[in-house]
Amino acid sequence: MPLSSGSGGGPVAASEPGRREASGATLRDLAAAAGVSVATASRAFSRPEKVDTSTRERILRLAAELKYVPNRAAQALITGRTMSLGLVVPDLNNPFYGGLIKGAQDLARSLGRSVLIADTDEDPDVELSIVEHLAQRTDAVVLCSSRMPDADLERANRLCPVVLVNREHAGVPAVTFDSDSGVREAAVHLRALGHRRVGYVGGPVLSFSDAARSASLGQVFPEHGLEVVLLGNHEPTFEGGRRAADRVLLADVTAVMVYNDVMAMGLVGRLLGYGLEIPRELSVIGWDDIEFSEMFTPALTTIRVPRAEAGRAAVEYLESALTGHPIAPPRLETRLVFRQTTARAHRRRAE
Amino acid sequence: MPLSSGSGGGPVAASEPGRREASGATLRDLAAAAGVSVATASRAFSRPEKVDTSTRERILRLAAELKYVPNRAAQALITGRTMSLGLVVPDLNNPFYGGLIKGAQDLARSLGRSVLIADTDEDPDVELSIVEHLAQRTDAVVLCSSRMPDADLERANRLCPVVLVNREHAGVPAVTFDSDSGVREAAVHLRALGHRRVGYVGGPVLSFSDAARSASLGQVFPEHGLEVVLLGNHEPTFEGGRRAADRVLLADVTAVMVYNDVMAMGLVGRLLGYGLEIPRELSVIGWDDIEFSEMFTPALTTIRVPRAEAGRAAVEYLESALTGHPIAPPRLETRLVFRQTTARAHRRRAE
DNA sequence: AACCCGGGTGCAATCGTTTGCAGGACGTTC
DNA sequence: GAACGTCCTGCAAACGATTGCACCCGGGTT
Repeated sequence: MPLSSGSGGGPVAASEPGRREASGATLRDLAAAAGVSVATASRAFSRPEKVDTSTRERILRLAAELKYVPNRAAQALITGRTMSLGLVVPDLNNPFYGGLIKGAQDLARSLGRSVLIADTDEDPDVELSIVEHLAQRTDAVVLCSSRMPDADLERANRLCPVVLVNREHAGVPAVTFDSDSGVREAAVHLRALGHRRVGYVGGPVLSFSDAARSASLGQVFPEHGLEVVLLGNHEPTFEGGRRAADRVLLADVTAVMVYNDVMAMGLVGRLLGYGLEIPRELSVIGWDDIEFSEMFTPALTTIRVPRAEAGRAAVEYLESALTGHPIAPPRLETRLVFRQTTARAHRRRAE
Repeated sequence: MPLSSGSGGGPVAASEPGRREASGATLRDLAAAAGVSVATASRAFSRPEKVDTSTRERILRLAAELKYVPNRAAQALITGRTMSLGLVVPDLNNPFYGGLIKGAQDLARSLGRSVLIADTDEDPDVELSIVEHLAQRTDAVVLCSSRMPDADLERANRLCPVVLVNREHAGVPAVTFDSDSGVREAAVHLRALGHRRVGYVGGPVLSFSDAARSASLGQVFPEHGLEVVLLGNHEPTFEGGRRAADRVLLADVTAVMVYNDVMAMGLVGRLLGYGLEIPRELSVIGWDDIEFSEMFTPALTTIRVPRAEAGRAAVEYLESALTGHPIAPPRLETRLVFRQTTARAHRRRAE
């Protein structure tokens, strides 16, 4: 039975009756039980070296007995740190972010931090208000694939420590993906298979990733003797991929790179429906390597971007920044994952 | 420039220099600016009707001007409520939970609450410790597809208000899925297509869902003149589905129900590889209706379980419980979604 | 004219920690 | 033997809100 208030004589509030067992012993109870002051009890946890070994052990033992757990709100109030991090993603339904969150959450947990998630529903206009909300209850936030206008981004960055993932902006730390590494592997692969002209089925016009990916393609492919032909911008969805099918058919290419895996699946599905043979008549390379890419038939050749790794790196950076010794957030390599949608280049039978 | 401390004479701590703009004006600053006491300033927000209209308006205007935002930790400390909710899922990579979280998050946000996510990595043993962690920083938690032992569950339930999703236990409120409704539709569908014997490719032995689903099948199918033959328990993964393929081939059935969509895809993929024609030679019905089911080729006929709805319902219940007027958590209907893996029953060509 | 009622306001205690400062006990050093 | 560290410990002041209680002041009742 946890004491409600130690020894002192002050006016004691009647202890609430129906409370859950959670709100149990306080530091004061613990201190009283151990016969020390709250200060000492507190230090037994936060500055163990400053309290005598035997006293400390007694306190710790009693703490376990009384099931003492520190009150987070009180700690937060005085220290100004909540020990939680915010994480903003465009769409929780998108498996890409699931992996990212998982990575972030993993590391955060082992650092004693919790992660607050927020979903913007793909709406750039609510992002800032979400960050404002988060800034009140977390120490720092990671912004994934943010589409905030630059001005908002700067404002967010002033609100609380922030790290970007998959987006860049001068003056704001960012974990980024190095498209070039994966694209280079794709180039070698495609070239080895005899392809010369390859299409790019782009994503949303304003998307940072699309810009990065198409830029990388435009730069690296030619260096490998590959000509790239742009096949428009499309919605980054399954349906978007399907709708790109006709455009792809019309283009005189033997292979296509696609903005992301989901689109690639839509595209391949529709093309298969047309009676095209894939990969014999057309090689397709997706992007992201989401879980389902290998469950798809034919399994998707794709460029893997290490999302769990990115989540981890983001909180790692934040942690370092919070403790005053910021490390540089990494630029993560991407890699080609070879599966079943790429093969030797062939002329298509008919146009 | 926000005042650092109002008028009074007490010893004033030097204001920290390098703070972010976030930690701005306090209630005291606001009160001073408005020429009222902190009590009144506080009430202008929490009990607007108790303060004179003109005073209130002045305070609110000033609050906006000074960019006053209440300190969450201080509120939490005194009120005992954190205004956040915990949400525990087995695997963030599983798209099923993404949708669920999204639903929960949506509603929570509009109630002014944040959501803390935790991933158990499919490990039932860490669940309790995760709940303990969460109980310290949230007002209540929702447990999705929990595999905790009953004893742990009861302990969690004593720790803080809890609601289960997709799991039941006496005395613990739960949002559940009504398998029968979807299964009934499946029965009618299959029967109409001329099937008589249908297999069930089960999930993990200890899984609550598997128990519910197979029970539902065993009950409802016979009522519709359908014989169900159990085809073992399998890992709920793509690979698990693939491995079930031989067993399915051997069974003398014209249709199978599969524990979940991911497995169904594995199964179909492998069977297609064997040269089987689906759905002509075998009808397949999955479960969950995850996003990818319709992207799969052939698109999966499946039983949809409303996951966003479930997330929403869970936080709705929690909110009601927290305000002292608990509603009954709902049992949500499931529905058959017809796509391309079901067709009229045929004899298979060879055995 | 005395009384009551109630809306609007302020006082001050309180939530549970952390932490700067001061003090006591002891051992060292000159 | 006095002065001085070094350890350990306790006091008490924060942190920023909420809220029970008391108070003031005007208008309506009797």
